[in-house]
Amino acid sequence: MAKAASTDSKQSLTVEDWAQAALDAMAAGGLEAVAVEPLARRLGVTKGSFYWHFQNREALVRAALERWERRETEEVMARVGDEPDPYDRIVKVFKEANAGYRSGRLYLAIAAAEDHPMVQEFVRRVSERRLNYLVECYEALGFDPARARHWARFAYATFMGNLQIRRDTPDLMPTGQPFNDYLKLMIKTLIPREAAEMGAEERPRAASVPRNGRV
Amino acid sequence: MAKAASTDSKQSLTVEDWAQAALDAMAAGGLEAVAVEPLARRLGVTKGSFYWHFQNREALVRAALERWERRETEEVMARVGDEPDPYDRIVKVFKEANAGYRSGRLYLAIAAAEDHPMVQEFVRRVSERRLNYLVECYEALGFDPARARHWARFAYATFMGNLQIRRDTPDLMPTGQPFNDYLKLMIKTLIPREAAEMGAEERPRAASVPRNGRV
DNA sequence: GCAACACCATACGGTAGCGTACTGATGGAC
DNA sequence: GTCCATCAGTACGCTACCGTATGGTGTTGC
Repeated sequence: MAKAASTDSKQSLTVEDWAQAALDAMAAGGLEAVAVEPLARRLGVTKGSFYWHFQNREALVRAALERWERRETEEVMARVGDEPDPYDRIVKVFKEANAGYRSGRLYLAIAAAEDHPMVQEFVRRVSERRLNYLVECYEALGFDPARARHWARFAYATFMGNLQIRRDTPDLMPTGQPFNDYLKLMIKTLIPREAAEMGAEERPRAASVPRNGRV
Repeated sequence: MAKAASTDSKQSLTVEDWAQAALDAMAAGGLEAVAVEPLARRLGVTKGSFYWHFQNREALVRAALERWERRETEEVMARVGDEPDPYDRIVKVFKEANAGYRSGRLYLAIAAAEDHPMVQEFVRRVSERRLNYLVECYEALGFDPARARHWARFAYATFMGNLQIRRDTPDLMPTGQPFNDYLKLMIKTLIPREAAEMGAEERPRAASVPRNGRV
């Protein structure tokens, strides 16, 4: 029997196991839910185990946030980074963000702990990285830096807000075809075709890649 | 040393005083920060006072949320509802939302308590009302109901996301003239002039009111 | 002046979680 | 088999907060 079954009982917990459990708890109940004894109960052990792996609760929170940042950066970014066309990159990011609800929910839960200085640092880095990625996409579309940053922030704000709506008031978010229409509207609006909207229209739009119309 | 009440030392606390203090605590530290004993200390009294006014902590939370909903509806809505032109109404809402940071911060703090069923209910009502208000504005601009709802949700998501950005990563939000440019871009994008964008362009745009260009 | 009420203080028991000290079990090196 | 590092269990003290019981004080009606 292999040892790596996530749910199956391994005979020894690792730091990563605790960190993942902490992230799960965060997604479910915020930073306050990252409590040593409840987590130990959930993992089927006692505090004695925890305090062998970590110095204290803060160390667990740090480990969880590091795991979060690593996954957020490596997985999400790398999964969409191979798209050659910047237009399709933005579209892909947007769709990922609106489909993969789990990751967004975790972000909201973490960001809600605004007072915690360490959390604040991680959130700042992750957000900055995501926004800069979008800025680069818009610049690749031909926008000058200032306008690219405005459009990127605009788009980022929009899908953050969509996350919020979906979490707080799922009834207000459409499903099925209306949702596709909604997505299409946002994409069409947030990625204007007229590149920089001020000269620079000689640019060939970089789109030798066909734009597949599935929305 | 005075009694350190919020404004001036009254000699008797009211239910509304407690509710306001609870809202302040929420804005600062989320729902978890609404704790009886810390609040009592902050108001310069002891628990004995609290449990005379309220049955328990839940009753305080309910009172605070009721106060929040009432203010959110009556004040915010009524402050912008006298604007005759729907275009300017949306602009006004958008500017209010991006300027009045305090109210938005409170919303984010309250909405973060997604697990609490009572909070969920209040958040749902407030969000629904705000979105419906925007929907009506877009319909007044000539959009058919489906498109109006999409545009309204789009705009609502955007300024919710702007709130989130401003709270989590204030460095990513511009100030001064760049912020005005950003706001102008969003307003121009989120309130398309071509009314319903599909026929219905014979409508006179309802704008006999002059559009003041201060952005 | 004094009873009745409104409002608050004090004291208590209970629970949940943090962190520490110490003991116990288990598996691999030799 | 023995030893030692690794990992986990048990027990304890500490703090923060909830809720209750009960007594105290200022104000008001009369």
